[in-house]
Amino acid sequence: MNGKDICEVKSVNKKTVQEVKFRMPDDKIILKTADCFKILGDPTRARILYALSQKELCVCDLSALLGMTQSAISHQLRLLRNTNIVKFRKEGKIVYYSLLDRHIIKLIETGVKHAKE
Amino acid sequence: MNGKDICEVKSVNKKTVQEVKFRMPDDKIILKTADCFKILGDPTRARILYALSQKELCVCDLSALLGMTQSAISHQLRLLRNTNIVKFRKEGKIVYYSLLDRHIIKLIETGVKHAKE
DNA sequence: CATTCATATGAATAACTAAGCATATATTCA
DNA sequence: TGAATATATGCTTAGTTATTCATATGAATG
Repeated sequence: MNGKDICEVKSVNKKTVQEVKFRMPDDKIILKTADCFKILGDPTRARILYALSQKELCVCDLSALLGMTQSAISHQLRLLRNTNIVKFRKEGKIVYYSLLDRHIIKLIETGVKHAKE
Repeated sequence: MNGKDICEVKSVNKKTVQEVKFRMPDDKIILKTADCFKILGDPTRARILYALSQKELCVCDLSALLGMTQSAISHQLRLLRNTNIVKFRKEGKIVYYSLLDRHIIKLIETGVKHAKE
């Protein structure tokens, strides 16, 4: 355990590092946040979410809208379901998706606004 | 060109699709937005940015703070530089990094707030 | 009940990416 | 000038991931 340990901590300014460390959010929170951003960090998912922010849509609507295969859309929708971002509603054989988490759209809109500048 | 084309467009509700399509932001904007989120979607980068939002820091400070190798940090900093998110300032052999784009922090803070709920 | 249609899903693949290692560059200091 | 220190970077690799293809499921319809 002793001797050459993982952390030789050669920081230039230990005091500053301590201060910043103290103010950093819990690592779990950062992980969770990063996971959330990761979801938004894919063009397909971003487009799906933006579309769903306008109206609830079924898989083949999304497929037509984005010009992508039904399979590709379905796979991404599963991801979005598993991360509690979208919900769905069945009507016969058609499955309508909509946003479960509206916070996400707030984030996307903020991001879009930023990207437009 | 004719016959079985890429887009068989079997949408359930063409009118809805058209409407939503009309309201969708330009694809370039969405791509740009997604790229931005992708940057935030990595725990290391998210932590770096959060740290830099508190104070400007040099590479070895960040390295000590996050308990990661200098190389790992440097690689991520290059990414952040290339995407115009951080800037740097040299002081002798030490390189201090700070946020170039404060918008990003707004996004992260929003994300963290959301993750905390 | 067989077929058709909408969707889901498993497996395979190709592309991407974070981190590690080794090394290069650049600056200070003796 | 030579050693030491701080940082950058090219190459490699292991891990991840978006998409495709083929197929499964499940509901409607004739």
